[in-house]
Amino acid sequence: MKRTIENIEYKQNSLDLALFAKALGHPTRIEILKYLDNQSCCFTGDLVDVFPIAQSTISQHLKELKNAGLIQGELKPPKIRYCINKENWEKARLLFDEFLQ
Amino acid sequence: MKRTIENIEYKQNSLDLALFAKALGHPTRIEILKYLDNQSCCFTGDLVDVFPIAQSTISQHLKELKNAGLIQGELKPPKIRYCINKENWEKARLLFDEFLQ
DNA sequence: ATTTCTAATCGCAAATATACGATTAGTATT
DNA sequence: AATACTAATCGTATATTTGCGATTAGAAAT
Repeated sequence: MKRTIENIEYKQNSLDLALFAKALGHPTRIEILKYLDNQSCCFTGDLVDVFPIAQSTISQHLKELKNAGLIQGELKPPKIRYCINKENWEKARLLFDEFLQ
Repeated sequence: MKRTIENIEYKQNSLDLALFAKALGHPTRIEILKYLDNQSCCFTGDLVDVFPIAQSTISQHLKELKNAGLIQGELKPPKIRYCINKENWEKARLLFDEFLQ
């Protein structure tokens, strides 16, 4: 049998943990989350003011954090307010905590 | 002034955390670390037996984990014994713990 | 309906990551 | 010196990520 990645079956915990870790694997996203945590919530525009990065790039990072479930967006027209997703944050905390002992 | 990534200055903690997180951002590497932790140490060959992945690919993952400082290799000719780098592991634990509260 | 504003998405280019097989390097042992 | 064994590295192909500017979408307010 050919030795190929297609045969791997990962444990669900490993997949979840890797997904969270991947989302945390960029310094900009770490600092976005730190900022978010400090302010409890914020708008995309706030981040554009704080970070010397293009608006589209920030939007992309937010999308990744959202996809990983670490943040959530709430419509506050004409803006969107982003907050930390506490439920998944807690899930991540538990996973990392258990993994790192 | 042009809004470009070159102007970003990251906090050292964010860089460290992102580096660890990036290394953890792949399920194979998570499971390698889990295995390593269970056995306390292991050889590359053990992993090749356990995971249905090419030897070169495993070696690559080990290299990344080593670069991130999460593991360390010890010459045990003709093999190399890999162990978790407890010092950096602890550092990562503290960083994640503080970050995730 | 039109305007205004914010944030997402598109399109592109460049850099990284992931996987593989093949080869090389390094270290005993013979 | 030659052999045997393990693990790293090379070379390559493909996929994903990261960044940007430009455009589009969505929701209020006029």
